[in-house]
Amino acid sequence: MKTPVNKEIASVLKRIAVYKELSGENPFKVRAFENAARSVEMHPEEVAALSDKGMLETLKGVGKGVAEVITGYVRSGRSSELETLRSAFPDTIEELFTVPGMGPKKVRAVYEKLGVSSVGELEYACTENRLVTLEGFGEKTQTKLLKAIEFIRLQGGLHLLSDALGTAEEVIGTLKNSAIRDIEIVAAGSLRRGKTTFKDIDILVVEQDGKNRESLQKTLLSLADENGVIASGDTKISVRRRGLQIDFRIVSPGSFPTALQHFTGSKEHNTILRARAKRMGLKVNEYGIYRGDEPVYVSSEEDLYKTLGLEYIPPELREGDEEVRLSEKGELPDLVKAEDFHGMVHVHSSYSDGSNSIEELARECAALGYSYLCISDHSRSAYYAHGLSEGRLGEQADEVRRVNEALSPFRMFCGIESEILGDGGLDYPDEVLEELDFIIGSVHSNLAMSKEEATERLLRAIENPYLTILGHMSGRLLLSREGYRLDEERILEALQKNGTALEHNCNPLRLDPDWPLLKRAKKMGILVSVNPDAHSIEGFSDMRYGVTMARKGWLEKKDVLNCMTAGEIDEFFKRRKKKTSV
DNA sequence: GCCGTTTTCGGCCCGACTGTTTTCAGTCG
Repeated sequence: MKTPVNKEIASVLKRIAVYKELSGENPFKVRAFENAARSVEMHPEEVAALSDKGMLETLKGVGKGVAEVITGYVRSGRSSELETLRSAFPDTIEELFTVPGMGPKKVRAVYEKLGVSSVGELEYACTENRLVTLEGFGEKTQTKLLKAIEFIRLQGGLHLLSDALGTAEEVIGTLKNSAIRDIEIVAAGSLRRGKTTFKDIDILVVEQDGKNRESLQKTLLSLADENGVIASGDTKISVRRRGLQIDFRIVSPGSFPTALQHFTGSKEHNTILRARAKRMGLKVNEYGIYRGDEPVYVSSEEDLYKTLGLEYIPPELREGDEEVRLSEKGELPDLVKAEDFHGMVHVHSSYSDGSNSIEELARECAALGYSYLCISDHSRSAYYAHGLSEGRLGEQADEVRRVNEALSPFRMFCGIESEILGDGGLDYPDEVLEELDFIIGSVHSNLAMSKEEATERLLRAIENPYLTILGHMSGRLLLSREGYRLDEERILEALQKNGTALEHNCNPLRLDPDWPLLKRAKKMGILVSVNPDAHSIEGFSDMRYGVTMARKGWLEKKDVLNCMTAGEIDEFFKRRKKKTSV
């Protein structure tokens, strides 16, 4: 039997919570399962292993009851608890929860009263006008559900960081250029926390006074697609724009710090903070902090955290994991910043499948303020990408030397993105690899592998002394392709042992590996190289996603390979090469 | 079901909006 990954165990717990809620179970028990699911999902190591060691209850939110469920599932691949709960309902009932507006009470009502147990049936019941007769439902609910079903049919519901950021910036730009004066507009929510995929975006509008409220509301509503107004209240307006839901909140300057904190979330982070405030005799909500009825003044988000006895917690860390506990002790990392990066690593030129020449890339990179560029075109087996033959590799090296002389002190390093072949070998003989400054090894073909095969393949590549950086480790494409399964622990141990760096590929379609793995790598002292995998000078701007993900993975300047200066990384490459010649 | 700087029982974050109600339940974040 395959050992289940954390996501899978978390999904079982989440579904138990859903069915318990459907069955009318005590809401706090429901939440206990939700919390446990969250905790399992966030846990950096394999929870299945904890289960084998009988150490599940060391996880926050996991007690005797949940531990039993997990153990049962890890042993047998099934959960009798879940199966018992599910047996009272048809299999398809879970999909009803994907319709916005359908919660446990409504799902239960349509199922019990109308026999509706799938999205299709719900749609049909709506068009047949059958929902209006149900208690608690009415004309408007029915229309709204139909619209919501149409919406989820049109698009899967999730969006990439790059899309979400693009839409947010466009909306913020539009509002700033609008006739409305005296407003401040800031993105909050998961966008500010730097998640990888998005259901919606949250935007805070700070209003100096209420004078322009009406025209402000009108402007916000005008951003909606046709039929795209979801909610329109005094201080909260939700619209759909280009398939993305945007939630606007209007707040006064006085409550800005608490509102920003509140709407940045996460829900779990806020719950921990609120509970802490309560213990301190304080109450926190989006409008302010209160001791009894007395407001406690806070000037900024920093001040808010200080009032709660905490060091400022950067938004990227606010996932309700261990950040509050560490903040209390003053042990949060000093997160890496965009200006800490000195070099651009993993860039393709027109020698393989890039669209710019070596010199164009170098000049642009220098203009952006970087002091070096590590070029790495595709290797010879990558026919589809015009991978470089040994001869072409030599030509490229000559050109790099010429550009280096012309642009000094800007530095270019000459490397390759070598295919990791099916057997884990690299793509050129050692004497060719020997000539290069660095080698990134990546898997692009034969992706259908078992966990064992994929792990062995990568391990063999990591053991190769010429490998400098392991490229896009999981092979995932966000929203379209799951990565191959790997024994992550063994891969990390091999990287650590060999002093090989781990790439975080910050192409917005990849963001690979995911940030929790970066956090694990950091703890093991593995260097992370934040790479745009750029195929043109436009691709350089993807570094912004990389900076966010590095921060989300708790990385500091010292943890990042391309935060080294040109001299330092030159030394690093040379040191590694020396190792190969011994 | 979980948890503990008011602890082994009695709580469990808090508020906006909507729609169906006629004072509030359900959903959402």
